[in-house]
Amino acid sequence: MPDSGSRFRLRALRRAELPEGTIGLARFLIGKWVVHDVDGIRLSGRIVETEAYPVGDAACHAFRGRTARNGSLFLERGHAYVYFNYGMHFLLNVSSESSGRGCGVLLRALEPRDGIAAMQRRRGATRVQDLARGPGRLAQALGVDLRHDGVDLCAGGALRLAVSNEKTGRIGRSVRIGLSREAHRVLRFFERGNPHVSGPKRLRET
DNA sequence: CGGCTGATGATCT
DNA sequence: GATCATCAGCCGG
Repeated sequence: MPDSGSRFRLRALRRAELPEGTIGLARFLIGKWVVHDVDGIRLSGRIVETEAYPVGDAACHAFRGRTARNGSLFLERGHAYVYFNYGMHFLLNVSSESSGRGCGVLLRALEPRDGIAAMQRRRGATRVQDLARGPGRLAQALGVDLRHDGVDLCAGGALRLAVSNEKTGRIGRSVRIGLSREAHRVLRFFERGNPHVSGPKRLRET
């Protein structure tokens, strides 16, 4: 498996390393990696933007209880919750608390690392800066879809979370993007100054 | 850069 | 029938 990211001493994240609260996990995941080995190619990137959807948040898909769609949010932290949004995009989340508590962290943007040419083929020729800038683009670049809903991201499978020895930049926070409910809550996290972060400029500075 | 619009389909009321 | 954790394209400043 190609592994240009190995120059950063990448290793898989264990579940025990993940903070147990949703908001803490959203912050923790900034600077960590998502890796997807698919069709003999490694696709990966550093997470540079997340949003927390904690228990009791009216914007969280699990707010009204468990349904066929949102079941993965109720898995122990570190599992993928993937859903289909606006009739055309898949969005990748990480379940964030103990089994039975429905909540998660949306992965909103990556700084692409391994498999950039392959990700560009999946997305259509796009500048690297826009390859995984936004949650729909992120899933498309990584080849993530409903087949990955419920996958354990800490189990060493093809799709997984990882950490490198790089330093993470200063972390900013803001309100979340694209919501009508609970729109005022400051639950979005991002690496400040990173050009791969999505959203309007005013939400990339604080 | 910011702002707007249409595309497109699952989910829930 | 309304809503929706989006995106690409287009327009104006």
